[in-house]
Amino acid sequence: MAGIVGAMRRRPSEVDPATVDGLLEIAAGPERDLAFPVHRLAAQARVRPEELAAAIAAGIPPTAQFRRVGADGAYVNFQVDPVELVRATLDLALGRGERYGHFAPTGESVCVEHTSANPTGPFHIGRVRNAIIGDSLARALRAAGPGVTTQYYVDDMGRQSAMITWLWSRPPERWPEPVRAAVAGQGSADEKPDRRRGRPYPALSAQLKSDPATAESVAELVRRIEQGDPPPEHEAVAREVLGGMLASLGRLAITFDEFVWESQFVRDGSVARILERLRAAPHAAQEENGAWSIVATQYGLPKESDRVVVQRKDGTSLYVTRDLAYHLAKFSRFERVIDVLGQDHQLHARTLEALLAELGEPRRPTFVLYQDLTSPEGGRMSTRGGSAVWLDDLLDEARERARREVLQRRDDLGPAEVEAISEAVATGAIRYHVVRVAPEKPVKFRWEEALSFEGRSGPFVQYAYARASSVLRKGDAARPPYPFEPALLVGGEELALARVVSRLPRTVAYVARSAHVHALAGYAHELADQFNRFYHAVPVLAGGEARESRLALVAAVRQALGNALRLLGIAPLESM
RNA sequence: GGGCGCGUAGCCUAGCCUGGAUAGGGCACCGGGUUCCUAACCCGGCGGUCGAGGGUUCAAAUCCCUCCGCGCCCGCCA
Repeated sequence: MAGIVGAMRRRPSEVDPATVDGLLEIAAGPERDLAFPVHRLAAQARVRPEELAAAIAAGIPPTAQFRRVGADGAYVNFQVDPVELVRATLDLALGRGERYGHFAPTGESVCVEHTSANPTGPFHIGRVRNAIIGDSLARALRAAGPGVTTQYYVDDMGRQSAMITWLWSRPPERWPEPVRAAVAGQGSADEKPDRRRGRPYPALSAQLKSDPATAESVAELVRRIEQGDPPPEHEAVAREVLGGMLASLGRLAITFDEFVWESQFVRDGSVARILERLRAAPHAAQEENGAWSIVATQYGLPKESDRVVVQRKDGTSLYVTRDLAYHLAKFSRFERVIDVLGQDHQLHARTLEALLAELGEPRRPTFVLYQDLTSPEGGRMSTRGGSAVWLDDLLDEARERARREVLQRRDDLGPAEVEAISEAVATGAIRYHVVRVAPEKPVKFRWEEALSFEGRSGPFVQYAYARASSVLRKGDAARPPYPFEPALLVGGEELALARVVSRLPRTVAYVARSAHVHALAGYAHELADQFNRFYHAVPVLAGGEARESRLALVAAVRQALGNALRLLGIAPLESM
């Protein structure tokens, strides 16, 4: 690369080297690895682009690294020596093994907050996008070098958590009749706690609209909780429900390093200290009734939202104030803070930024905003509207469909193997389906699409991995360190495959930089796709003198596929 | 009304940050492929005013402006 830039710099000597660097592009194509469009230089030099391209190409001799340098229309194309490309790629992929595509630790500390769903019932798929994007991003960041800590922010301060506590701090006989009726005869003794505890929640939510007495009772409980005097059931029930939700997420291989309870910032006095600082802040203003707010127009907030109330008239804190305390705590421990948020929190994110500025904190979180899943009819996936789909139910349905697929093509597996493969295929399909789309794109949830096992899907990638594994198993002499002769691997399908393998590190770096985790899903599909083409076109085990070298290529592909799948939180399968 | 996001074939989607060579994939549909390493696969075909209009540029899906459509948000809720 450096040699090329040097050569380009020498050619039209009056050209600014930075211009050359900026124009040189990585161009995928069978005959080119780097391309240089000469249009701009041609315009400056007032010559025809084709002539200039030919002149430049003629002036650059092939080197050891770049076998071919040629003019193609208005482009100068460079092709990396295929033998060198194959040698370097396989050396790296096989040598680094599970660390292929991973970078050395940078020492940077990053906090990724994601999911943070309120523990008021089972985890529903309206929130699953947050969890999958957040978990995949954390994995990619870790691979790129920073030290990553994932955090789940647990809301135990608001009305929603108070409602669950209200229900379970009294016997069901004392629930309003409609709430009791709504759950009567449902559930079983052995069901998950999130489902059991969460069942009356929608009914209570509806009841509060028409039942002032119950509403006041819940409001009273909210005040008790805010004053630091919650009933004993408060934390216990929240933990129970949260445990059930985490079990669901665990099926998707989603776990968290730390759980941060919102109430801790009230208890430890940090909210009080921050309120003190806010009241003394440059744009603080006290309302007539005693509440405090910050006038935040100069921070670019929409005019209607420029007065950010940070303290109620009764002196208590608000969600945004506690979140501010949380973020200041994060910044005291981590150099970078990333929040995965639904885009309905966009204004909240801007408000948080304004308050951080108001308190003189120079750093800002990086917000990864995603569009919430919508129901097929077009509305939001909501618990109350009855359009909610529990994550467990989605995963169970996916597993059943996967099981049918497995049984249809395999009769040599025991029940445990069928079960394991079905679960891995099901969760792989769901994770891939969610992560493959750019977060900002709106997505309608459709069962048939979410459960697809073909084409651009998780199982497609898993299948390619299983095939590669199978070939390696059958090439019984094949085992590390996989000796190979790169000159035997420069056929069209083989070279194309090596090229894709070589792109994994670049892709990981891009994902960590841009937070575009869907690029990793795209990469995994491309690699599986190219492997399938190779697989059909090129015999490996019957490869004659190329057999050992091809096995090495397959081993490198398997490594890259496996690493990419693990970064996506999808289980690589030796067999399926 | 204001703010943010999205708009690419019947459906879904990549590319947009950092403008360049015939806009990549997938589903569906049509036609092929299994005495051979797993057919959850492969090969071929069909299908595109990149929402509309204007601007910048040698060059626009990509940058700028206007408009249209869809979603979300605009609480002393979280």
